[in-house]
Amino acid sequence: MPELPEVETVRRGLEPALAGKRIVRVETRRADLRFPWPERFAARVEGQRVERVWRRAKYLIAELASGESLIAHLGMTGRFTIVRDGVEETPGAYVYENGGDPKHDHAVLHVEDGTRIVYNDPRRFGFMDMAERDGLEQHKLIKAIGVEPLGNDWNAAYLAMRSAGKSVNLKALLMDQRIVAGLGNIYVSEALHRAGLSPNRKASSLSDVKGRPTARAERLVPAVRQVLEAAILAGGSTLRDYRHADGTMGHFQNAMQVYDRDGDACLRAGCGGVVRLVVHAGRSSYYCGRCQR
DNA sequence: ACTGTACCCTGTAGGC
DNA sequence: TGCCTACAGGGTACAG
Repeated sequence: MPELPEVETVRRGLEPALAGKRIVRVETRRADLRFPWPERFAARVEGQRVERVWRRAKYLIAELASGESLIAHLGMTGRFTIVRDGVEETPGAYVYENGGDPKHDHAVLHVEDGTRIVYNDPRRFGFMDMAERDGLEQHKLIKAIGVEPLGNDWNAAYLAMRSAGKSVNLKALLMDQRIVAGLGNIYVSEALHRAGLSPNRKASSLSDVKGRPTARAERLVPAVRQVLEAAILAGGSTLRDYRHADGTMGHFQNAMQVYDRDGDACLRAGCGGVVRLVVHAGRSSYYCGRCQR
């Protein structure tokens, strides 16, 4: 579910609910998510004040006063929801006015002001870990991740350097978190459409024989940034499970140009092409065969 | 080193 | 209605 715009939107929702506040109690309602909970998880979080909530790639990171950080990945269906209502019928199981989904409420962070941060994840591809803040960039989950696409390190020279000589296609290149952080299946398709590049094109065509960026690389870099910025402004894309931390939906799905539109007309002005579906590595890619080359 | 596939898990949509 | 299959926004472990 969540790619960079969704995770960033969740972060922006969680920050005011957590920053400067103390987590007084941690409940875990099963033994694991994708991985077991961090060792002594509750003891390391309970009583800690949250100093800030930030994001690296698709990871949410809450810095605690202890010097440790709580790292969370939402996988495909993970949700953090700020809950102020609800009745606790049995320990850790809440019934909400809207019905809720207690079956998949796997962890609850109780904040000192009485709010609860509920982690819900039906497929349990998400996970959490704890790490020392000072060594975070060397943490096993973080250290190999590529540049943030909204920062200055994401530029045509970098893209040319990292794609030179690679035979993988552009879909796989942009999906690779070691190259650029935070893109997933939706936004790769959207960025390639915006750049006018086929997902089937070889990554090596982003640089010339001297390793300098081609015009394609110069188009792709801002296309990625613009798609992500527009999606953040829209609060992400809600196709199925994804919600903001306050439970509301994103609406970038209404602005998508190609994703899940196979067989429909290309929306680029004057193009007249038809959106196609191709499967790369078991994941669907959508592109216009006319304006993406 | 690189590349592609299978798999983790649950829910849901669509075909029959 | 029910059963079955395929697929879903992610990442990793392997095989070749």
